[in-house]
Amino acid sequence: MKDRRAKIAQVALRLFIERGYHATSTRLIAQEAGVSEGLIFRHYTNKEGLLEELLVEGGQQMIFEVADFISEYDPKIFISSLIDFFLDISDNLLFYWRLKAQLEWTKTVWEPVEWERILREAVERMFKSMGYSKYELEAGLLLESLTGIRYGIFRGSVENISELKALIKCKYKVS
Amino acid sequence: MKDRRAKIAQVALRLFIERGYHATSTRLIAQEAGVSEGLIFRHYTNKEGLLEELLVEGGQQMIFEVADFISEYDPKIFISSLIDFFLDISDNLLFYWRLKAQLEWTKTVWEPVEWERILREAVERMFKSMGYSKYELEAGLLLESLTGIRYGIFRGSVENISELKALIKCKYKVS
DNA sequence: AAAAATTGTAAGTGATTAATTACTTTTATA
DNA sequence: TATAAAAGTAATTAATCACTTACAATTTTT
Repeated sequence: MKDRRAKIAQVALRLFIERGYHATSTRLIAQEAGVSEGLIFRHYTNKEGLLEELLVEGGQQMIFEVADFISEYDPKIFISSLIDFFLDISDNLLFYWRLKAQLEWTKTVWEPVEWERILREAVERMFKSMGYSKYELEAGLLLESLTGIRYGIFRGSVENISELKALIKCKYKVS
Repeated sequence: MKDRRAKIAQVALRLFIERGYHATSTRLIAQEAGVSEGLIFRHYTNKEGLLEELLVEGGQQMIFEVADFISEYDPKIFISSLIDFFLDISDNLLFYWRLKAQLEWTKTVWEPVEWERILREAVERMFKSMGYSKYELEAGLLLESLTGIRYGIFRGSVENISELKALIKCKYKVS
């Protein structure tokens, strides 16, 4: 069976999100994946290496998704797509979003990953082209706000997502 | 020495934030606090009890701080104070904010604590008094957005806080 | 089909974990 | 001041941790 490596990664990702990275033992991962604990260390150098690969893999998928709409030249469609991207959370990205959110709080220095840099630059460019003088500030405000709302969705404190999306789009006059 | 209990709590709070709850051992807490490991379990039933007390204590301080400005009846001053409360992070509340943020990601069900409920109701009331038809939605948007920006400040991805604050206040026409 | 490489496991490893024990010292009370 | 309660410690506990070893089964390559 070749897909056992993928199974380990899949189960680990789920458990890291459900219980947290440090609270998830390699023993439990093996049990839930239906493999021996040793196999984890055959495929990954260590537990941290497993985490690292999950982050890299998710990050690459993120670049792919982001590239899909940042080439849009119409500011209205761009901003609208951006809001959809942040608040319509697809199943395949949900786990990456959550894992990343979880790991953010113990880091001493934070460095944006590639998709975050690409996205921020694109949003800044868009606000600039829309004639905003403080386009960097506007981009930061929108991105951090959307992140906050996404966290709210994860948490369960945001109920009416579609209505909220409509409200934001209305404020930015993009729909 | 009576203040050893407080010392344990203080050190634990710092370490939980720096390293995460699960990655912080009671052994390390004792070392850094300069006490024996056993003393932690004299004062607290277990490690989780220590965490719980930190959350309760911080939550009570939060109620105190929130009560300070939600009695404000002028909507402009209220919203302005709210933005300051979320984005001017005082040293004594910083650790509680961060601890709460960190613990939010592994919970299966999220329930707002008292100060969160009090605050949300007050913000909703304020938007209602300002004539907003969708006042609940507006309150949610503002609160989740401010939370997102605060997380950005923790993370280090927000630089010009005062400028950002001014921009938000401008958008809500409160300064 | 033989050889080599990969994938898999069971049974460990020492280190570390949260928590307890048995005991001493300090503080408060009667 | 005698006594009880609280605060403190060093040493230890069983359990769990991430990870390794020695070996077997399977797949790939030649």
